[in-house]
Amino acid sequence: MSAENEIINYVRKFVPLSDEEALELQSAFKRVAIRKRQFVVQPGFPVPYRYYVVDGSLRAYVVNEEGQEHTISFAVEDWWITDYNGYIYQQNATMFVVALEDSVALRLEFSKEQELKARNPKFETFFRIIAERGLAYQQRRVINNLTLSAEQRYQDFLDKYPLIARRLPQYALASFLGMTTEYLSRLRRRASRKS
Amino acid sequence: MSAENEIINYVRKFVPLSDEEALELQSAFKRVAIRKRQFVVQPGFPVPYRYYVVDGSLRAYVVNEEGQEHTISFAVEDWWITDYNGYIYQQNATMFVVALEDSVALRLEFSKEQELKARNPKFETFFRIIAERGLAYQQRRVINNLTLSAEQRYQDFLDKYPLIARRLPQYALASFLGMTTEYLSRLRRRASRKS
DNA sequence: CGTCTATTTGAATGTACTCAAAAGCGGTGG
DNA sequence: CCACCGCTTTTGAGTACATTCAAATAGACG
Repeated sequence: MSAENEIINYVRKFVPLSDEEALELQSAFKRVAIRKRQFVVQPGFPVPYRYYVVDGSLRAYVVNEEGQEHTISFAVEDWWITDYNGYIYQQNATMFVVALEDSVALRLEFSKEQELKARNPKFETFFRIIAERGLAYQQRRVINNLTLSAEQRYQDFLDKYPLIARRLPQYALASFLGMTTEYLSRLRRRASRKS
Repeated sequence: MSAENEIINYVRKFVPLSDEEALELQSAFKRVAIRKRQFVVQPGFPVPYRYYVVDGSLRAYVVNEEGQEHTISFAVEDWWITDYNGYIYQQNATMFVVALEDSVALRLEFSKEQELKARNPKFETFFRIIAERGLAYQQRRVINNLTLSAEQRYQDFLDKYPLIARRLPQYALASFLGMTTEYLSRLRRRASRKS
């Protein structure tokens, strides 16, 4: 895959694009480098962009009144990330989005996204499909949170994303799974003693 | 509002429709009466429809291995409901969807929805918007589940949906909020003693 | 009414958290 | 290349929020 057209290949998985359309799509994105620990979204600020990760990893999280961090989503290669609520309603963010590693992403500005959708129904279709899939994914996550114990949630994540589980810092994974980092540490020890 | 064009008014909140388009939309739906305790979706069966509730209320829930029920979503007037994962991927359901009261809904068949979207980008836009909003909503729910205690989740629901909270059976609300019906009963008693 | 379903209450229990301290790890500069 | 610093993970002890199970009570429906 050429370094420059990841997003084209990605979108073509969902809708067919002519070469001209592919170019139009491509030019709506801006390639950005994001250093480890750099923030691209912060609470109280507007959310002008969504990000498609080409390389590296990012993490979205909220901080509650007690100062506890809760991971809302991760993004590695081929995934999208932003404060979704802030982005689609064009309101100020309530989340942080930060790079876990030095990363490269394609940044799409909200107004550019609107233009794409207005100019060509194929792009409208594309964004509809990824929103639908995102919704289905979030719903599966809600189901997991409601029906599984902490240990089962961890196992489930391991089964589905073994590579990602090894790449993420434990505190980030723990708070994504809805438990403390101390507790995940204990779960891991128990699991390793068994096997 | 005429009894027959709820869906038109609803869709027009998001995209403008000519009278002709409104008619086209309308005719894609089938009006159905659903009796209390009647199921419209069951695990292991296909999910050919999504439902827009005109009157009454429905509940989507899963049952885990231990036999516990967990409410995934409710729908009252003006809300949509189905097994979303089963519907968009056209796979067999994993949820039940059942009427909590005698209800009336507008039923949209998957293939009809595809036709609507293919024929007119406005419909594509509409479904994109409701998927985006659904996604944002699910994400807020995940955040609530991760950051709030059982009592706070209940209070939050009360603040946002006071009318719905009074309409729902307690067991359904409790399992939606991620707690047992016994515990919600105790929370309510505590709350009433204070005030 | 009588039956079935839903809610309440009590007592015991467990899963997961809090707080504190120690140990491990990684990057940076002298 | 080693020493140090900050960040992350581990471990221990005590605790709490919420569950489980059982039984009683209340409410809805035919």
